[in-house]
Amino acid sequence: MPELPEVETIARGLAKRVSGDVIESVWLGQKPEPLKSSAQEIAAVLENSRIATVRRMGKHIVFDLERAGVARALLSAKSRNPKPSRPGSTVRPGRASSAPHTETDKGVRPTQAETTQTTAQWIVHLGMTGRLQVCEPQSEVLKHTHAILKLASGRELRFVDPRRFGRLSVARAAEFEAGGIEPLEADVGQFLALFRGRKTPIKSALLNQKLLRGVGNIYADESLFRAGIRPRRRASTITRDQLARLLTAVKDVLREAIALGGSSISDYVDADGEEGFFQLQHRVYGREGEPCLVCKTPIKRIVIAGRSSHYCPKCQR
DNA sequence: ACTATTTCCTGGATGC
DNA sequence: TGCATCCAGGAAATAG
Repeated sequence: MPELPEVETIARGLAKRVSGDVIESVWLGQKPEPLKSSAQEIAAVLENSRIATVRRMGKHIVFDLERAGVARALLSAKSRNPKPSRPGSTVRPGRASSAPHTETDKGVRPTQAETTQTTAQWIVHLGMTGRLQVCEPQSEVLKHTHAILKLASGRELRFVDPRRFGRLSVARAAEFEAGGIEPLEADVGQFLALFRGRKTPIKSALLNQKLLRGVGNIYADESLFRAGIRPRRRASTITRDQLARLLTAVKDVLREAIALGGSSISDYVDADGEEGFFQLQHRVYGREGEPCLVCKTPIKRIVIAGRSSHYCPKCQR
């Protein structure tokens, strides 16, 4: 299940392989697709776009796109159809300050698009079982393939997701916002502020992407173990010192996991089809009943907000 | 403004 | 062997 380290690994692998390539055409599956934007919108944005960069934001993979040459089609289509930024898109409208400069739908940067290179973004969330594969056109189309992008290099970029928790969307310009703060970039002050006045269990707070983005179930449990904090502890009752330890633990765990290519649980593999190795470093996750590596006390498993949570009852308070 | 719970979805594991 | 049931998980939607 891809969390920050896995998504980072995948994004780096993709960046290596497809940066600079041009998307020539797009096929999207029928069905109730796992699309957050409409299929037409996605296809329109992707086709004839050049992939400038691939990077990670939280658990999202973001493809930064540039218009490749000709593409006037989209521009004219856009002005013909003044969409009020569809509610289904992942774009968050920032602060809704009704400031003096009230922008009407009409006339906002009208001619700029003619002269400037239009940029857009393709945002992929892998959910639990989503995968992006780069392959030759003749390689077998796996079951549950929901999108196929034909690249100018002759290869294909495919999105496969059996469980369909993954999501695809597009954003105009570079406006995608992933939610909370990046754990690896956070300082202690920002981190403390996240939990101030929150009565929710610290485990739930760590998983809340609007606060901290990228941490999922595995890394939340591992971080809490390293910091010696029980997952059920109310966030607001945890001391500054303990939270500072927690931030350090979160960063350590994520960095170590990235260095090992992520955790391969079930069928996770990176862009090269390689498994990660961080699962071998798990100290509590998936170790219910096994002895704590520090004190030998059996690891407990409880359910918090519907998520299984693993901890050592002696080492974590 | 928060917090807790339910829902989505399918493959793999388990149990009879 | 085959069938039913349960479980995993992130995040959006819903309910409190």
